[in-house]
Amino acid sequence: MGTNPAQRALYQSFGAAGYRMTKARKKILDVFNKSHGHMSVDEIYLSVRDNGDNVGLATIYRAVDSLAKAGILRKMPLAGDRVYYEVIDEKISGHHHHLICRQCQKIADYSDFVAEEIKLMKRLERIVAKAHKFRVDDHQLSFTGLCRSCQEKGGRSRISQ
Amino acid sequence: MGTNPAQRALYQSFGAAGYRMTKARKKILDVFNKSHGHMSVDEIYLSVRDNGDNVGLATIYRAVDSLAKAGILRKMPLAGDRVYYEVIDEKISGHHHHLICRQCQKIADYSDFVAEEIKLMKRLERIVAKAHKFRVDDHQLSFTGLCRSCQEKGGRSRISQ
DNA sequence: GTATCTGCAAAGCCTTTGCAAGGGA
DNA sequence: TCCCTTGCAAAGGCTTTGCAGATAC
Repeated sequence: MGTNPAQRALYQSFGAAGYRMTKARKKILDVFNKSHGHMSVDEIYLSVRDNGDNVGLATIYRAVDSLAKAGILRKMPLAGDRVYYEVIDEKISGHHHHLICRQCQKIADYSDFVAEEIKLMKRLERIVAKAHKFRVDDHQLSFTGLCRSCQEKGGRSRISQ
Repeated sequence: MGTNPAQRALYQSFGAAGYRMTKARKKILDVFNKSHGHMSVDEIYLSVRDNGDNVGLATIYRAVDSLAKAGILRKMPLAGDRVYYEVIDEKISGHHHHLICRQCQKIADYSDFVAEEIKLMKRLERIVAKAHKFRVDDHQLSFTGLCRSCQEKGGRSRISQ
């Protein structure tokens, strides 16, 4: 488990921000690299344990906070009922999208029409910025509905939930 | 404080869903009608108290849940660090948009380019539905950044937070 | 009249904090 | 070495639950 150049660069920039790349933080990043994208604190905790490592829950909370402040992770505000974190990917930074199933609460990422979305979002951002004098950094877009598997199980209407 | 026809229709549909339109629930809706749109449970609680009424906090939690299940309120995801609720307005249903300031955490609603957004969103929805077999009910879009007043106070970069 | 709803208080969870020991740079 | 970070446990804060009395329909 050596460090590759990309990791080393990451660690360095983290250090430059005044943080230390500790064992616990590396383990958290490992878990993200193997994951599907977004994870709750709890999921991170369990996943680290599954890898045979012992990291306190409080440490996870503090670590994701530091990683987020350093621009490595991003806190996804309230996708569903919990806080999730995800790695900020330079290539698609600012363009994260989720499909949230209202039945099973699962969150799927998608990225297959990023280019088109970017174009549309940029347009909306410009309008918003101008109309409201709001300096836009980022946007969050999510679609809620029924995932494939819940549709097959027979999805109910929204009202009767 | 009589009931107008629109309210009566609302109460009736609520009743049809198996719920009772109680004093507490009416008070909550009153508070929403006087508000700017989105409110946290806590804000609702304080606002009801300010009106001179006493409604327990637990009741508010249960009531907003019922109102949401009945399709009158909606739980806003993607809204900073708390849960907010807002009235589902038929006229702009499915098209709610917020500007969230990362400095002061204030949330502003906007609705001045709804038409354009709807068009773009419909397009994305169709693509998502097809590509992922996900049945889209709704979408949430929010922009994060710096509001006008925080920009004037001198906004900091995202990283140093 | 009856099933639903309310208020209060207790219980449950998730998250943060304090502190002494450990460990990056 | 210095001071940032960790683990544990305790504290904090928000949300849910249990229950007896109240109340929509």
